[in-house]
Amino acid sequence: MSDALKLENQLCHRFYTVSNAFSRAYRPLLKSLDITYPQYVVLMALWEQDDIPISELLRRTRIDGGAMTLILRKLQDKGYLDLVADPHDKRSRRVKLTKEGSDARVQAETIPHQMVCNLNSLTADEAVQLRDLIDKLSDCLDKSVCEFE
Amino acid sequence: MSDALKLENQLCHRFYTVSNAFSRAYRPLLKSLDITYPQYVVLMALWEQDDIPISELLRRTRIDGGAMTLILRKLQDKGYLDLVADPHDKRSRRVKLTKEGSDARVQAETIPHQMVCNLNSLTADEAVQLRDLIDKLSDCLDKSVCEFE
DNA sequence: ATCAAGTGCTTTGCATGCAAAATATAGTGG
DNA sequence: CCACTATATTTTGCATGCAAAGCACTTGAT
Repeated sequence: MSDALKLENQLCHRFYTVSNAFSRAYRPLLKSLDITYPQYVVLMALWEQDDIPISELLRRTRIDGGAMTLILRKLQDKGYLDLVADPHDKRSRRVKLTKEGSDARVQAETIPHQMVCNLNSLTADEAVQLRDLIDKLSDCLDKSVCEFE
Repeated sequence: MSDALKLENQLCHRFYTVSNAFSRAYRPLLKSLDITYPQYVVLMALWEQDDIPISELLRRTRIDGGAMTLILRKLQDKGYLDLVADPHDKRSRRVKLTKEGSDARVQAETIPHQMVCNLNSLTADEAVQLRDLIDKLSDCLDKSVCEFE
């Protein structure tokens, strides 16, 4: 049979497994904030720039629109943000962090270090080996630990 | 604020967006087979090796166990496979492709070429640039086209 | 042979991801 | 000012992903 159809040769399956592994690995780190990974992504976007319309949040996070409605509702229920009407456009709503939402950033500052997988942690040499690291990531993430840095 | 919390610097967010983009990109390619990407992954695993226990399929595909139950039920309903009791272990069931399931492979052979993102298509030089390609992937997948090969 | 721990699989409850339809509001040309 | 189109967001229906609980069957130790 053609090798192209083998799972081992498919980049997409690597992304599938690694992405899921990341999500699982983040769970324990986010437990104290009581949020999921997509909710964490929303908060990170807001910590970079607050008081933006939902459309802007969608563009930057690449989260699904339908899912965003639910995610924002939950983050609002948890007290991390507020949704306020835009006076200039009644269709739109702006997303604003609450004090609790802003303060959560301090606690979140430790998360990237724990995950140790942000791009800055890669040297040029390591970037060269990223294809191999993707495979290694699959393993190290399963252990919630990431070897390379 | 710390750069570590910026979305742009997070490898995990890249995997999140690219993995989702892959899934969307596969949808039109899998439409004629009437299957989803995870269902396609199961079929690929079976085309490599047929007549295996569900546990083996879980190990190779890395699909969630709970989800696998539903996926196999749907693939069975579509006529692609059968689930047969293992005579040696009554807890276990073996997964067997039907003729229709085996024949579907012929049609599927064209899919990797259309996606053009399997690992064999990467030269050594391109592998060196994979980190950048991950970013490009995000774009090219949105267009259902992948530039590097 | 028997009880306890382990395995293989399914079920349950919750949180997205996705496409498509529905809503409400803006903007535009006439 | 009106019809038409575009935009912002929500809703709907379906398919996972995940953790944890539940079941049936096995295996290992006594």
